Amino acid sequence: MADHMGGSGTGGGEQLLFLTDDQLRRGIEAMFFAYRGFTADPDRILNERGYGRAHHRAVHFISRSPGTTVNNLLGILGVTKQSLNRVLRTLVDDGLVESRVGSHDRRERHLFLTEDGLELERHLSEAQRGRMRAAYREAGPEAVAGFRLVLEQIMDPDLRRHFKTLKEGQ
Amino acid sequence: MADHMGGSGTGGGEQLLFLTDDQLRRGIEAMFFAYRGFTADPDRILNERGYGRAHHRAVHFISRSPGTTVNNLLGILGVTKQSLNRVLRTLVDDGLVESRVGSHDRRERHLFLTEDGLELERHLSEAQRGRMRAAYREAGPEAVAGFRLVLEQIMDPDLRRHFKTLKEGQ
DNA sequence: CTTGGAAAGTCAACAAGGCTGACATAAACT
DNA sequence: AGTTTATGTCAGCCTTGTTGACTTTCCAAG
Repeated sequence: MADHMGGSGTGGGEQLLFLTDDQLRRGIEAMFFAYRGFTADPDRILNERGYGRAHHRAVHFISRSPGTTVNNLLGILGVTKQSLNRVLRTLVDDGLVESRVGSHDRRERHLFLTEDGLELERHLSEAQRGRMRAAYREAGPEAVAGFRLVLEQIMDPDLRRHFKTLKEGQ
Repeated sequence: MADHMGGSGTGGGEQLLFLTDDQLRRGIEAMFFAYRGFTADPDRILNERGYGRAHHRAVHFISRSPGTTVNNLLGILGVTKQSLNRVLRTLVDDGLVESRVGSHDRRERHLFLTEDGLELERHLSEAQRGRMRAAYREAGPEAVAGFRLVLEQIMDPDLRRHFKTLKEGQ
């Protein structure tokens, strides 16, 4: 099924797709169930250490962009500073994150993972990558390309900007 | 890129994939950002009416399987009966869901959407389908097939069972 | 017919993690 | 000097998850 003309080019605009509500509904349910699996392994690890998903997100993006500022993180995570601050405070108090006053602009705080923070990040991301790796292997390389392409289209434009910045940038 | 041997067959086992941690990390971030977009439109609608995602999930799966029991819903949603019950109670009180005592087994409650419930469900799912449809169109049919394939592999086995039951069943 | 247990509902208490609003401080900008 | 920006913090609220305890209903097996 679904072998009309191919054309897997990235920039391609509309193609002749007949998408029934039922097909779309299956995609929606797939997203729902898959996201549960996607977060299941990290959730277990976090739970053991008394953290939640919010801590994972902070740790992930600090690891991804060491020295990032609070404001930048707020843009990526899309939460209020109060929410983020509560999470960051516990991470700093627990010695997983270091917050350094900016040298250029001393209002800013630059965030870094400590050794312990890096250890947790490795643990979490290894678990999550393990599942993704297994899924990718089962599905095959073409499926993976499609997977990423569709996900990118589902994003809100400003989040896609963040995503692409992370993708390309350093 | 990624054009070794193709072989997009569904049951295929391992293929020669070289997956760097960086490629996997991008997939993980794609899931994170995409899920935000995925829920953004329904969240807006729910917010206007004073409901949350938990209500959406209940309404969705009741709509999907009218007459389903509370226990079945618990298995699908993976929450405690107390959590689900709180949500169901407000939906019943607000006249969006009808809870009928089972005729065969009168301990069970069978759940149905009322006219108002159907109206909300249509509103929510039309918004969500709209985004999925647009994403599918942009990404193309092959990408969509890959998208669904990878998502299915990310699921936990028991959730995959639920997913497939919903996919095929009635 | 009695009793064990499953299904469902309810109450209470708690925690995580969102939110808003108000306010403080320091630093940078104009 | 005055304004804006970046951050932090306090207080309070909401949703949605949790556990634990208890009741009611009612099927089904002894």
